[in-house]
Amino acid sequence: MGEKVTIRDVAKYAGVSPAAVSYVLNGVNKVSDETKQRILKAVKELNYEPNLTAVSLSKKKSNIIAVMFPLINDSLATIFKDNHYYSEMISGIEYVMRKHGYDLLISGANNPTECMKWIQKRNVDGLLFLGVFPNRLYKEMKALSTPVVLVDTYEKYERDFHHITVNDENGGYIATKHLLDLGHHAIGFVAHHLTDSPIDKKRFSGYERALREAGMQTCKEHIFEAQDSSFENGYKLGKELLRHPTRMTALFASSDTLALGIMKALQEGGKRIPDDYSIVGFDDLTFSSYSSPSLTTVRQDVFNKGVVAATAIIQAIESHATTLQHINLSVELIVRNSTAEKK
Amino acid sequence: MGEKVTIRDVAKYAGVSPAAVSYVLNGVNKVSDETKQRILKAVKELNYEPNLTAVSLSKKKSNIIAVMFPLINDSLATIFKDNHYYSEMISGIEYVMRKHGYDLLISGANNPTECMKWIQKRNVDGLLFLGVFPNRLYKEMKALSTPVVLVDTYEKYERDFHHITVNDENGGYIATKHLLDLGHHAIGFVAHHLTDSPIDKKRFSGYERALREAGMQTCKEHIFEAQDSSFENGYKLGKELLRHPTRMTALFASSDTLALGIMKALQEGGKRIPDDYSIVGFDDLTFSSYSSPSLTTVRQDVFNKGVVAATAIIQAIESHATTLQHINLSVELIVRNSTAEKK
DNA sequence: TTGAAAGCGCTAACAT
DNA sequence: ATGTTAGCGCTTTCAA
Repeated sequence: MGEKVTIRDVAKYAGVSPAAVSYVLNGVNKVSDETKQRILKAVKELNYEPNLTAVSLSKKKSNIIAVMFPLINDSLATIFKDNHYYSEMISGIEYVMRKHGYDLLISGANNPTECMKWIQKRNVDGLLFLGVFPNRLYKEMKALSTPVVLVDTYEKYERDFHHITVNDENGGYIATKHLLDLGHHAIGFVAHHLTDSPIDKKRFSGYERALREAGMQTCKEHIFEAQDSSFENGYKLGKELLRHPTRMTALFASSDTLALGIMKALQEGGKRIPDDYSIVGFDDLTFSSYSSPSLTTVRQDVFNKGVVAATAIIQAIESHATTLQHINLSVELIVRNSTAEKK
Repeated sequence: MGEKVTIRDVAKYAGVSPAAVSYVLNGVNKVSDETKQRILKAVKELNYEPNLTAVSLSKKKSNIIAVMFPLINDSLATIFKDNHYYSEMISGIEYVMRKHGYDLLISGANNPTECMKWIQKRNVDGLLFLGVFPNRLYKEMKALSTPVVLVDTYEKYERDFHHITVNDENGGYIATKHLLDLGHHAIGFVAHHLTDSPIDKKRFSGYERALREAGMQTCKEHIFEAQDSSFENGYKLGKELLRHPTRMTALFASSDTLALGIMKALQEGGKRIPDDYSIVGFDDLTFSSYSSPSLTTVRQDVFNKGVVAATAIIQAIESHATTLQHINLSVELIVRNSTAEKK
C-alpha cells in the first residue's frame, strides 16, 4: 500500500516526461497518439492515481464542496435530528456531486470569522448553505470569491448569492385554501419563527392571502410560534392549545414535525384528528404518511431540492458566469387523513 | 479576497524565514521567545491562515475523515431518507471531529475498487463505515493502511478493523422478555435481513434466548424479513399480516421505522395497538415517541454512538497504536404505549 | 536559535 | 510534439 506511484514513475515507465503524462490525464491535446497510448498503458499497469492534494495545490481547485449547517448548541444535533428534511436533501446533493467528481464536506457554522477562515484554509470550491444563519454570516460571505448557493433563504440576499427556494407562499396558500374549502373558518397558523424566518413569512402570507380571498381576516390569537421545527415544540404547543379553549377547528403548521408533535399532544388530550381538529403540515417527510392519522401536507421534493442545489453550485463553479441563479421549486398539496370537513 | 497571504509574507513581515514561522505555528521549540512573539504578531496582523492543502501535501496528512455509506440504487437515498438513525449519528461524529480539527467528508461506496482509489487519491486520514457493505469491500479494505472504524458490523471483521457496536443480543432479549412478561406467547420477530445482517442475527439470538428461558421454542411462522429498514416495507409486512390470520399477539421489530410501518398497516386494518398487538421497536428515534400510540422500543444512544465512533477513529489516527478497539455500547428498554398485557 | 534549500506530487508556461 | 523547469504553500533536514 505504501508504495505510492507518482506521475514521475509513470513518466519513467513510459519513457516520457511528467508533463506529457499530465497532459494526457488532463486531456490537453499536445501529445501524439502514439505516446498517448504508451502513457495510458503505463498508467494502467502501474495502477496510477493522481494525488488530489497535489492537484489541488497546483490547480488551486480542490473539487470539494462544503455543505454548511447552522450550529445549535454547538452541534448539528437539533437540526439534523429533528428534521429529517436535511438528510433527504443531502442524499440529493451527494448524488450529483459524486457524478461530477466533487466531494462533499459537511460542517457546522456559526461564527462568521471562523467560517471564513475555514473556507479559505480548506480551499473549498463552493459552498451550500442549508437553513438560516445569523445575519452577520451572510454579510461576511459577500466578500468571498467562492461561489455560494443558499437554500431556503429569501430576498434579502437575492442580489448577493445564488439561491434555491420552494414556492412557500403558494404552499401556505393551498394549505389554507384546502382548509377553507373544507368549511373551516378559524384556522390557526403555526410558525417556527415568524420574525426571523423568511420561509415562515412566505408561508404566512400565503395563509393570509387565502383568508383574504375568502373575505376573512387573520386573527392574532390564531398565530403561534414554536421557536424551532422539532416534534417537541410542536408537542408543547399542542399541550398549550389544550389548556386554552379556542374556536379553532383547523391548524396549518409550517413543518411536518411540528404538525405531528401538535397532533400527538392533541390526541393525548382526548381530541380526535381530524374530527376535532384538521391539521396540515409542510414538507411531506417520509414518515408523515405513516402517522395515525396520516398527515395532509404541502409536499416539496426534498431530494430533488438537493439535486438542484448541487447542480447550481457546480455550474457556478465551472461556468464562471456572473449571473446569479434563483430557482424556485413548486410544491403540491397531498391530502391524507388529518383533514376533514368541518362538522 | 484574492490576496492570499502566505507563510512567506508572514516571514518577510516579521523579518524571519518561512521556516521560523512554520516552527512557531507547529509548536516546534526552536525559536527564541522574542522572535516567536514577533512572528505571532505578524500572523495576527496579516490575518494569516495556513493553506491546508499545502500542509496536507507536505505532511501527508489531510485532517479529513471520510464517512462511507453503502450505496443503494446508486444513491444514499434509502438509507438516509428512511433511517433517521444515520443523521443522528452524523451529528455526533461532526461534533467530535470539529472539536479535533478534522473535517468530515461524506461519500457513498459500493464498488470496492473505486472506493480504494478514492481513498488514496483523497488522502483521507481515516474512514468510518456506517452500515453493512458488500463482503468484497471489507476484504479489500484490509490492505489499506488507513485506519478504519466499522459501525454495526460483527465478529467476522473483528480481527481486521476497529468497531463500534451496541449490545444487540441484549436488546433482542429485553424486548422479548418484556413481551413475555406481559403474558404474550406467540411473539413475532421482524428482521431486515436475517441472513445478511449480523445485527439482526444478534437481535434474533436475544429473542431466542428469552423464549428459551421461558421454556418456549422459536417458531418459523413467527419470523419475518422486511428486506430493509423502511417504513414502507414495514407497512407492506403489516398488510401481509392482516391477510394471514395468526395467533401472534405481539411483534418485535428490528427497527423503529419497521415497527411504525407495521403499526400503521395493522391500524388501517382495524387492529388496535396495543390491544390486539403489542409492538416493540429498536433504536428509539426521535419520532418514535410521537407516534400514536407511542412506541415501546430498545433505545440506543445514536448521537453518542457517533461520538464514540469519531473518537475511536481519531485516536486510531493519532496514536498509531496497533491494538484494535472494539466498543460495545449498551441499550435500554423504553416502555411506552405500544405494548400492553395480553388480554 | 536561525535560515537555506530540498522536497511533497502535480501543473503549466516556456523552450526546444 | 515533447521535455524542462519553475512554481503551488508548507514542512523539515541540514548546515551555519
